[in-house]
Amino acid sequence: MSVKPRMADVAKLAGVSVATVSLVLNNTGRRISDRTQQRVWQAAHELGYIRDATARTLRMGKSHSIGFISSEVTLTRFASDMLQGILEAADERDHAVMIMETGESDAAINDAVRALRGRQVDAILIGVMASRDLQLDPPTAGLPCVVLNSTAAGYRAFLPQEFEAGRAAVRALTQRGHQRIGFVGRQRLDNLYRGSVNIGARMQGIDAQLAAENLHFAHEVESLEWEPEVGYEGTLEVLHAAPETTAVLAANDRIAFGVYQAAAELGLKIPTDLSVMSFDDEELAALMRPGLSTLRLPYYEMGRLGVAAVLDEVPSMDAAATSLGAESAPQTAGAQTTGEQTTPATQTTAPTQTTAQQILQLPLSPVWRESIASRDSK
Amino acid sequence: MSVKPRMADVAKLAGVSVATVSLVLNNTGRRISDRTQQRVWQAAHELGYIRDATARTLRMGKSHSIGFISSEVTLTRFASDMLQGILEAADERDHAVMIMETGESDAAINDAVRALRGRQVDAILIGVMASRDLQLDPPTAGLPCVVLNSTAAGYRAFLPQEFEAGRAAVRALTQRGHQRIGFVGRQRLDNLYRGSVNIGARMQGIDAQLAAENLHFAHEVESLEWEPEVGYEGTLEVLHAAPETTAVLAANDRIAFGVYQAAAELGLKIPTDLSVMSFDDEELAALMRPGLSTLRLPYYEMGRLGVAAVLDEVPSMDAAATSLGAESAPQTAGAQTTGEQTTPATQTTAPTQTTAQQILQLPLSPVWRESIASRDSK
DNA sequence: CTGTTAGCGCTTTCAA
DNA sequence: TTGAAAGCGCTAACAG
Repeated sequence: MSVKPRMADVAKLAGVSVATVSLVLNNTGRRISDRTQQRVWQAAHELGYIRDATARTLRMGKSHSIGFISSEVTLTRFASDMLQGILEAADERDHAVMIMETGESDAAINDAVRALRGRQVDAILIGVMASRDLQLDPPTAGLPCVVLNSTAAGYRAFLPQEFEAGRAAVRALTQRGHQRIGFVGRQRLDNLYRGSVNIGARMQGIDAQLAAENLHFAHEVESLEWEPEVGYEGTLEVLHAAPETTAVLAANDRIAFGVYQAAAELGLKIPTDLSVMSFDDEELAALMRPGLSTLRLPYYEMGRLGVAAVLDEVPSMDAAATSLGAESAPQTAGAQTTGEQTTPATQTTAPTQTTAQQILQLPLSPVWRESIASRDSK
Repeated sequence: MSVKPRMADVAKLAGVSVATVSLVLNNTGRRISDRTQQRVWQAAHELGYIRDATARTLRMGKSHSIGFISSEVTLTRFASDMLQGILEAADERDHAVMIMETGESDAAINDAVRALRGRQVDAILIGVMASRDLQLDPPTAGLPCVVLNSTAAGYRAFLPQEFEAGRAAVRALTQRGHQRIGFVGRQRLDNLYRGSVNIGARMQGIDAQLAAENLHFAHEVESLEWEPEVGYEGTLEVLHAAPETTAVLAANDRIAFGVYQAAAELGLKIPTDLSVMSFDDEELAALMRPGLSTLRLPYYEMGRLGVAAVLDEVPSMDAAATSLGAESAPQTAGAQTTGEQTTPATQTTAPTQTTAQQILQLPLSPVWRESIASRDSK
């Protein structure tokens, strides 16, 4: 057979009707004699029959596929974890995923949604690298849709719990006795890199914990760009301005990488001479010498949970996620200092459902490597 | 309108037949009066009509979508370049891409192909991270299919031109006067990591160039795993065994990263005390201090060209690619030493179409950073 | 220039 | 337990 076999071909070969073939191949509740079933399967197998999902979709109104709109996430190596989570979770539910890359334009996202609607996906995930509040057309009724790593009015959203992570990072240092801490990568809330809501929350968490402990950074270096260069120069600056500094908090791993480079050049041993704590857990963090302690962003989890959310249609989230109103994090700021020791970022804030919009926050997981040494608190 | 509008709805609103709507919306050659066209577009717009691609596909037998089967490429950060190339090229041709991750099992790839066939993709790209010779079911007639970064009997394939890259890497060092070169990351051809055809070719290229220049490595360190740890330990070993070594060739960037770490610890300045050349151009390479000179793998290009190959159905490849029989690289080994200075890996070997199977090799691009200093050849 | 109509391959009542 | 037939939304002859 050189041409693609259809169900009719299977039916003919098995000596039954197409209806029967359909019934058998779908294991429908309807009872079909075992003998017939055998014949049908046999025939299908013999012909190498593959059911046309397109026709099935047309008829059933469900495609068993979901759309993933990536706003620069495929471009960003360490966020490919999100894609991985999506692919895995979708596969477990027998759904295919159609992927579309849009760049950072909100208009392009709207276009992609339309394109995907036309292709009859059953649900849509919108993953965005540069976290922000998206301006999107209102969601289509009947098409489950969630935003990952950003928010959008009218859309359900998953975000990393950056505020808690900020607190945890500071705690990681202070709990080990560090009092003179430098900070590299400060961003002002009124001038965030690409207006990142995540970075804003991270900064607020850091400040909240500092305030809770009645501390100030020994010196801090402001920067919008978060690259190794900044970490390198920043460390030199910190150590110059506050020589008694025992630890540096890096705003992300790439900065921390620069911190290491500066330390090496100054002949400072990490962690004994200088301890380092960071955010993200890029692949890089594990490669450094010594390994970098950092807080892992839940990209993989956002991917997995996003799929679960749109396909299982759970109205509220399970264990891993804790739902919070968009504005509530800063408000709960000074409230709690119940820092348990080993897994700072894993603790969950009590659900404070204030906003109509449903925003679900996932914790960053602490990854302890060897970049932090304990100090006697003076 | 809460329900999804169909073409019939548009037709009714515009006061014409569905055939007319179809004709208009597809800009078919058939002339339709401007007035009617206006009305149709107007109606479609008013209803927010989106054509059902599923029905269209069923009718036309073309889905305008392609499948991408990823054997661990989405898992590998720096190979996401491949996905990027695919997405871009597909988008330019108005094709959607359906992605499926399989892990490293060939059987899973076969399954994915079947799944994708069922979903009526017009073509399939199989991208594999761990380059090898895949054991796949023969390709389906009428379904263009190419393998990226590996080979498979009966399939067209794109591979990085590792043999030439190996030669270029050695040349990068020798042309700058280095004679005492250490090599970290040697693999034996009879025991390649995951049987990688790419790594094998890389090794052969390195040896070929060495032979052509009548050189031997001052010392070489064997290792199947290519991680920073190996680079670190390996460098210590090289410098111990051959203290007069002026340069290290790293089998990949991760090893080179370890080389840097060892150099830092030994107080050796790169590149003046020790020069380093490497392969891959992972993101890491640009972050190091000083930047690492390396050869960029053409993942992005493989993605783009793969799409072009399956959608444009070009029988032989354009400019960027040069076609070679599978086994021919090693044979042309000693032949040419015409190393032009600035872009060693860009040169192309003359097409030597020997095998029935069409294999297209793409050059690695040299990325010159500051990790290499010139030496007076003694 | 525009409308009628016959399917694309499948699922699913409804009858037998 | 099985088959006949309608129809999912669209395109493309073929008429008019």
